[in-house]
Amino acid sequence: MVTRKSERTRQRIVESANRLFYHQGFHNTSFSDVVEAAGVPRGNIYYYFKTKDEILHAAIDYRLERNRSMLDGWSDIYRTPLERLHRFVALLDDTADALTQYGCPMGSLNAELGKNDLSLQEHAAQLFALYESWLTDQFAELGYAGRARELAFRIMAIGQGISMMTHVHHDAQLLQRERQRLKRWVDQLAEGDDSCL
Amino acid sequence: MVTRKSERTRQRIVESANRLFYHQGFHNTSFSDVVEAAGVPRGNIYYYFKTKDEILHAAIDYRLERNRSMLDGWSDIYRTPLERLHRFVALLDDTADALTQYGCPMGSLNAELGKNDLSLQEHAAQLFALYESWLTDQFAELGYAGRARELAFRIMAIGQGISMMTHVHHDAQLLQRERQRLKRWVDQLAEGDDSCL
DNA sequence: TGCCGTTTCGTACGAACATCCAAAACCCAT
DNA sequence: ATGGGTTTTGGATGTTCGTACGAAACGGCA
Repeated sequence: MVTRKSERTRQRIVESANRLFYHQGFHNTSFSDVVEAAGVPRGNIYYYFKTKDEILHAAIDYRLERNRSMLDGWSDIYRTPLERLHRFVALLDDTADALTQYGCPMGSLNAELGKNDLSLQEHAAQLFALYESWLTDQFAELGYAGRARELAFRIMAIGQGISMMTHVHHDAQLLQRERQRLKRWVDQLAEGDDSCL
Repeated sequence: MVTRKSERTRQRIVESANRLFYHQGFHNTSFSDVVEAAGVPRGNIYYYFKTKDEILHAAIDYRLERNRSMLDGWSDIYRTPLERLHRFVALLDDTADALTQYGCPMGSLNAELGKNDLSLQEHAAQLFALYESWLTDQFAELGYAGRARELAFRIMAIGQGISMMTHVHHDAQLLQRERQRLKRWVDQLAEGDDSCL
C-alpha cells in the first residue's frame, strides 16, 4: 500500500532534484546534493529511485505535468488565441530573474542531455513538443492553419534565442526589449500582416 | 626554455579538451578523457595545467583566437557588409551536422558554465562579445548605425534559437528552413526595408 | 495484541575522480 | 662530454561519486 506520507516524501525528492538540476545542471548535481536539499536521509532515496537517471526521469515527468496543466489552464482562462499567445510571451517576464541567472529550464536541460544521454534527452524533448503542440493550436485558430506548426517552431526558437542571450549577458534589459518585440510580432500576425513570416 | 615540441604537446591537449568539452560537456569530461584523447601520459597534463578550469580557460582562448582570425579573414575576403552577413548566416550550414548533434558550441558552453562557474562563464561570454562586435560593425556599415548593436544581438539570438531547436529535435531540415528565412531577413534589411525590425 | 508489508536510516563498497609527486629521460649550450 | 633546465613518466593520494544492503521503526489490520 502506498501511503500519503510516502507520496509526499517522493514528491519532496522530485521537487528538490528538479530545482537542483535547473540551478546546477544534471551532471553537476550529486545524489548527496539531492538528499540534503530534500531533507531525506542518505539511504532512503534509494527506496524511491534506483538510479540517478530515474530521478531525472521523474523530474521531467513532474515538469511535463506542471506545464501541461498550466497550458490547459490558459486555454480555459483566455478565450482568444491572441490572448493566449500574449500569455505565452509574458512567460519570459514571469520568470525573468531565473532566466537571467540560470537560463531557460527546458533549453539548458536539453542542451546538456542532448550531448550524451540520448534516451533522457528524448524524454526532455517532450517538454518542447508540449509547447509546440499547444502553440500550433493557437496559430491554427488564428487563421494560419497551413503554417501553424512552422510558426510554433519559430516562436519557440525566438524564445530560446532571447533566453540564451539574456543568460549569457546576465542582462534583464535585453530580455524586456526583445520580449516586447516578440509581442509586436504576434500582434502583427493577429492583424493578418504576414509580411514578417 | 619553451621548445617547439612542448608547444605542440600543449596544443594537442587543448585541442582534444576543446573537442571533448563540446561533444560531451565540460562537467561530463574527465581529466582521464582528455589525456586519453590527446595521447598524453596520465601525469604529463599536470605539467601544463594545474586544474581542470585552467584547461577550459585555455580551450576558450583557443576558440577566441580561431574565431577572431576567421572573422578577420571574412572582413578581408568580402568587401560589402551584406556579403559578410551572408557568410555569417552560412555558418549554420557549414556546421550543420555538429549543430544537430551537439548544439551550438558557444551556446551550450555558456549554458553549462552560466549555472555555476561564473568566472569561467564570463570568459566564455567573450566569444559572444566577439561575434556581436563584428556584427555590429557590419550593421553600422550597412547604414543602421544607431541600431547596429541591437541588430547584432538580434541576429545572434535568432542564430541561437535556431541552433537550440535544431539540436532538441535533431532536425537538420528545420535548420535549413530557418537559415533561409534568416538570410531573407538580412536581405530585406540590406534593401532598407526595416519594417521587420 | 501481534503480524506483515511499507518506509526509514546509517553505513559500506568499489569505481572514478581531480590532484600531486618524485624520479627518470630528454635536450641543448657550453 | 657534462651540467642544468625542461619535459615525461607512472603510480599514489585522498575525496566524492553512484549504488547497495540490512536492520530498525512504523502503521494499519486481524
